[in-house]
Amino acid sequence: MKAQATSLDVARLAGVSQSAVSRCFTAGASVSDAMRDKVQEAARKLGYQPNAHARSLITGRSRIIGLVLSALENLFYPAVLERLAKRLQQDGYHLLIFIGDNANSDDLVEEILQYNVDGIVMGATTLSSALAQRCADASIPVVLFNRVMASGSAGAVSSVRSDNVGGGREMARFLVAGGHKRIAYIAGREDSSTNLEREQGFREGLAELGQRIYARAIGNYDVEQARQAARDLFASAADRPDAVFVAGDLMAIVVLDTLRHELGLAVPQDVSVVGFDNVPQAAWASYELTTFEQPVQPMVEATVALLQSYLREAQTPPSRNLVVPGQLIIRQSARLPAPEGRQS
Amino acid sequence: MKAQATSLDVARLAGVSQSAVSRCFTAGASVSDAMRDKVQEAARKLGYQPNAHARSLITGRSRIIGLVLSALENLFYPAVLERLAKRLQQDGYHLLIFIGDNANSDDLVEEILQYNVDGIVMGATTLSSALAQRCADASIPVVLFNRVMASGSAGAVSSVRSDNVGGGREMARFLVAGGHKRIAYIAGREDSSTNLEREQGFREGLAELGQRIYARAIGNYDVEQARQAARDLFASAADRPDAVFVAGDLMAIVVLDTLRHELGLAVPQDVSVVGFDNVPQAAWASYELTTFEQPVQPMVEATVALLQSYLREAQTPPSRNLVVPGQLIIRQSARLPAPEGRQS
DNA sequence: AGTTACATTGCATACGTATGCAAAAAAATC
DNA sequence: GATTTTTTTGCATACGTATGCAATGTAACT
Repeated sequence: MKAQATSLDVARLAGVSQSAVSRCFTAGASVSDAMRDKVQEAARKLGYQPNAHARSLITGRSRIIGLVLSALENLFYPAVLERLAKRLQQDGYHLLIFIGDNANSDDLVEEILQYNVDGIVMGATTLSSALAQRCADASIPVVLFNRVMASGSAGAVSSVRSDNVGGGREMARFLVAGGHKRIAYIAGREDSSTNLEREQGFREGLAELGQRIYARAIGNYDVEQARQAARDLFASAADRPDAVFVAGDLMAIVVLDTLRHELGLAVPQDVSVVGFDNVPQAAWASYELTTFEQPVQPMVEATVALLQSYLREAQTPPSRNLVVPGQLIIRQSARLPAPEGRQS
Repeated sequence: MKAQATSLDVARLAGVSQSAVSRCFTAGASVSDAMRDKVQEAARKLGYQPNAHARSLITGRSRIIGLVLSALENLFYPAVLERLAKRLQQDGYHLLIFIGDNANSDDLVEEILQYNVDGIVMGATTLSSALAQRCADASIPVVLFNRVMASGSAGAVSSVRSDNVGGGREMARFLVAGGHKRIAYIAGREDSSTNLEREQGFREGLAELGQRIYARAIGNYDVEQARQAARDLFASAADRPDAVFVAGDLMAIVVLDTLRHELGLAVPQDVSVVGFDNVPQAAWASYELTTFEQPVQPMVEATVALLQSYLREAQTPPSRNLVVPGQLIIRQSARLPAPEGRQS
């Protein structure tokens, strides 16, 4: 029932000043061995832990990073969250979670500012330039995770993303090499940078090989809409696509299930399905989904490195947009290219 | 570049005292309309937001809830995290994330205490009674999510869990009613309360119907170990089980995949597979997993209600262990009971 | 109008810590 | 041993806010 002990309590018990106690808990302060022993002994007895809020008040930094997410349904984000939290924890930082609908993102930043966070990682909704400006004013570094600023980059907003364009292009080459002639695309949210970049790379890749997108539907990164997109694309048996590139793994899995179990198509014999993300479930034996990897750990490391660099420098460094390379993960959900250059 | 405005800045601009500004941002304080208008106008101009840390320092509450997780791999926890965060956000609380290996959980609580959290939700590792005592001393309410205290409940530690015993029992009845004669069990972590309770209920349910567990293996809630458990149980074709209850959906999915794709068995024709949790993936068309639901939203609501009750009362209320009812979700991964009482 | 009740405001202080500065102590140098 | 240099320690203050208390202003009532 006793209240948490303060540095003053420890100081009294150890017979030293409060500042001495403070120094014992501050890295890089000048303390003699004798003093440190005395203080640690007393602190242990009282179960003392320095109060992070008081500390934050005076140092100006909270050792808290705000993480803004929309839905965790995506299956890619739980892994990111876990890795990021664990990584930051190693450096004494912790994640404060903010769930953002697209509606409340304005209020959300106001809330975040209250906590005087040392940085913000945005894994949700595209950041409006007004909000970016707001964070820049408060000189809070912002890292967009898996998305980039629309265009008029107001504040110093950095970003980390995987090579969406390259991945889209590589996927195009892979499908064409597999002998596919009618290649469809199921889009994510039309206004998301991930979808724009993946589709752009995909189109370029197809164009280089003399093809173009044969049919297109919109899944909006949503399970139900993806299912409907699959139905729409594969409704008529006559000239249906022989391959489909889906903008995200979660949607790809739903599409695959719909093709197999609702439309009775064989994958990959009748139609090839490929995705993007390489979520853990893509490796499950029922799917064996060929996909393009977004490497979680490197992306997390890049994010932390960016944050660190901003925390170290006093004045805001220029914003940087990092692209982490990924790789094609070939499994069994798509027909493979013929070995040794023999094209079908 | 300008530093965040303080209440004093707002006070000066509005020509009022600092305390007046404070009152305008404190719910239930006595402020005239004229004053509120003046202050809000000035605050808006300066982009003022009250500093949560300074506020916490003086009120003694941080409006932060610590959430301790181990791995998010479980697929059940991402949904919990999202729902819990969103729900707390409505009441002005936020989640601070701590990732706990089993090793570092002692240090972790020390870290949590630094942030003066208003409550702790433990979704990971069983809480040692030493830690529980530590939190009780600091009068921080602890809610164990999906687990209960080992036995010697030291502090005032509450818990929220689903009806594991009832679910296990119901699953036993369902399988027996389906005409299964050789029913196996794949356990989760042997020392986890979830596994203990589910297995207990399952055993009781079987016993009531004159059966017992035909074969048993340990999956430890781990994907690879679950796969191996499936191999072990179904190695010999002669007297293999005709049904298996797996202690968690993630393991159940792996088991199902292993049976179908590695061992060439048909589910549910050759063998029935049922799980526990009702994770979103259990509904995917490739699995159609029959399982017992852990209702996320009610469990979250119960957790929040518990926390709220502790926050309201000054002295610590007695600890409570809530059990949220779930229900059997019947899909296609297990042979169904014959209709209308005709038993096979 | 006079008295009482109540709502509003400002003053002062406290929350728990870090840190600049000067004093003291210790170590190093001659 | 005396002086300089370095390390260690305590004192005082500041961070930004909430709140008890007294003072002021305003409404209510006889």
